[in-house]
Amino acid sequence: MRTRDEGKEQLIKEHSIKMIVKKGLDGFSIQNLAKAAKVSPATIYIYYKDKEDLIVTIGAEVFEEVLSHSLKNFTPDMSFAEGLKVQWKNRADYFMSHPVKVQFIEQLRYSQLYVKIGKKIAPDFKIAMSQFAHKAMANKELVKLPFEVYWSIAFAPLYQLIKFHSEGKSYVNEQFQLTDKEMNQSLKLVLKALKP
Amino acid sequence: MRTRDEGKEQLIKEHSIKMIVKKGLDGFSIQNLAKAAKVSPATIYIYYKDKEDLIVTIGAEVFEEVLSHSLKNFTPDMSFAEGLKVQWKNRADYFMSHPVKVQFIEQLRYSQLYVKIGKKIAPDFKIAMSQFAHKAMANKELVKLPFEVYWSIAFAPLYQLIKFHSEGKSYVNEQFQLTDKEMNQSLKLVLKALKP
DNA sequence: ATTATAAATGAACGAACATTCATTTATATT
DNA sequence: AATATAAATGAATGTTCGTTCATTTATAAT
Repeated sequence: MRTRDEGKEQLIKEHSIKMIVKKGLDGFSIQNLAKAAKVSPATIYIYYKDKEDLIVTIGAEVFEEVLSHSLKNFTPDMSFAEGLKVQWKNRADYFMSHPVKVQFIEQLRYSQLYVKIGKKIAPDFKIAMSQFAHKAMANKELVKLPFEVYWSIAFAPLYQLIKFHSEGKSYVNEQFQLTDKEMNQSLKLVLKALKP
Repeated sequence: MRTRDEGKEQLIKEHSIKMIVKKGLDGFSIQNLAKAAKVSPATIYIYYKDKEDLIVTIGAEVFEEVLSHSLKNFTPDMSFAEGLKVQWKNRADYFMSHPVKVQFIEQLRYSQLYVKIGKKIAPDFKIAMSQFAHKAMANKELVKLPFEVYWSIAFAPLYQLIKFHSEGKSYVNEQFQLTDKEMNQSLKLVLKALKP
């Protein structure tokens, strides 16, 4: 039997991400993807059941990539401040080296497919995130809070900064670049908020 | 000459918002909108130049609605803590009474049309937001920060909480409801972070 | 009452869409 | 070398899309 050309699958993935970020989920078509990836439209259906399956599958993959990257050099025995810092740094590093992938998942986060993607994500990460927060609360390194409140304070600012950076500007300034300076400034404030 | 039926325009707007939230920008078509709003597809083109113009125009309108609502009972002479509290409360109130509209603009914020919508927003709000922050910094009620860092800490957590509430759950919990308790808890932490 | 004019319409347009099908191609197994 | 099989394809399928057009309808102005 003929073997799968893994290069083709890779091209399909890369161009899917690139095209969705550039044109949006509307404006993204299988026929254009086929042209860009230089394969037949029919080839795409060898690798994915249909268009939704393609987006959800690739979305979940990239999502897991971000999450696993965010736990690099992270150990459960770290102090809360250290642990949060490592996670911020990891997420920021990943964004700086893979900005298009991050824009891709941010777009999916606000799409109707997000629920289906969420169901595909391995529970390991969710458990690790949750345990880290609860341990820190038990140790009185972190104010006692519902997980959602903790998460919103701890990470939403980082993602908003990344969004400002992607757009290259904000509501009031025509130019914005996220550098270590703003990162550290923000993380310091977040820690100040969350420390008891 | 025949006069415009304002009811029709209203129906077009309402169903556009509802359909985009339900089906996404992909999955939103003029022909389905026409059916839902019980008008001819051609009628839609009397009110809007094309599909993009419809989305951008309605998007900018709803956006301004949110922004103007967020400045209710807000005066520039308020203290930073008071001012931020009023803005949080207003945004939360607006969300609780118009959840679909908020989901609509949140979706647009992460779409490719956001740049075009941003250009349609009256600059008044941007100026007011900026002045409020700068005045508070001058008065030493607020840490001196780049606007983007301030904004990310001050408001991104609120929007993330609203998102958790819309989804009805978060990464780790199967159930989540945003109530005054979580709101006040979060606002308190944000103020703690931002006060010098 | 008549006229002028813009609103409103249903049907129609070609283009683009997701997906399938009949055929060819490459390779692992025999 | 021959065979079996899944990969890969270009062309075709029927459907849905955004938009336009010829016609009718409602109303303000005459």
